[in-house]
Amino acid sequence: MGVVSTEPSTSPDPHEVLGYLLKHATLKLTTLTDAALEPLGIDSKDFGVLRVLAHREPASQLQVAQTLGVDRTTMVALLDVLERKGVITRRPDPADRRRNVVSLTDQGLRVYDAAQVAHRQAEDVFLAGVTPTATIQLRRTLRSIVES
Amino acid sequence: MGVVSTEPSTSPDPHEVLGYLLKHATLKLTTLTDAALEPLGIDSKDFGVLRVLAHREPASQLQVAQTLGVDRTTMVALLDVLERKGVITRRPDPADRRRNVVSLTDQGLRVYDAAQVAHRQAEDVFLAGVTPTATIQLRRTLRSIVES
DNA sequence: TATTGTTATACTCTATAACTATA
DNA sequence: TATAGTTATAGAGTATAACAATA
Repeated sequence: MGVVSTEPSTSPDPHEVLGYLLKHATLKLTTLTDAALEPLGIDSKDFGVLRVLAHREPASQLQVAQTLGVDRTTMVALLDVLERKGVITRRPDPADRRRNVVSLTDQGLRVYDAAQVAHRQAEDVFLAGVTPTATIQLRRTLRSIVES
Repeated sequence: MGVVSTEPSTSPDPHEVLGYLLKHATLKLTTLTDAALEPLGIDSKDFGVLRVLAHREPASQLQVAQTLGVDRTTMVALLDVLERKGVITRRPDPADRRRNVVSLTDQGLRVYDAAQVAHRQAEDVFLAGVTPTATIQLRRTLRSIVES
């Protein structure tokens, strides 16, 4: 069981591999976004919830969870925190009392507006070295990958 | 300088946000790659280690960890598994006996060659709906983001 | 004293299973 | 029976701190 002296005939630079690039790009954006949102008392995951609620009609917990691609049990703890902070409310759906209707409070809407600004700034920093054209292309490519 | 709108906010579709797209693209590629590598008895993280070892001269555990961006304590368990499987060896560096020199075995090189094929196929599936031009552009953009 | 590898530990994140209340 | 929310628990994954060997 000898040890080979490596002859990197066709080995790609580890930093060129898509998996590496995607992982570290995600990490970088999350770090930037969390830092930008921190003064508002929320993080990027909380912002995801707020975004869904601001974009949709008031939705059930399950609908929010499915939109974000997280488990419904994960959603519980996420909403617990946001409810305690006063940015969302939960009330039973009169039409189906098994469901909770989740809504933004007035304060939640203000937090969301401020968070949108902070988030956009974080994205701007993230994309500082990327041309507007390449940015549009990046979004388009990722969207076609995720949606396929 | 950002201005907070007091108007009803124009909320972007949650699925258009870069953070969402990057997270789910990463998840999709990892799932595809893990499935493709599974018959070889390794996963995408193991493949990352093999890739570093095949690309570089034999390296210390710390160097491998830093190249991959993981903690040195994480590297220990990763290498334990790969050593038990016979694809890498650890031996003390004669020049500095605090270090372990990590190398691919002959079997490890064969596993790596097969893994490269499997990995490329997984990437091909991942990029099935993306043109070659957009693929090159995607890599270029991500690289400039990660390296900045 | 500092560094490398190691171990033990804790902490985060998320998923699974079981429970409740409603349908 | 099935579904939405909840709770408890367990499993990855990773990071922090302390230790042994070596520099």
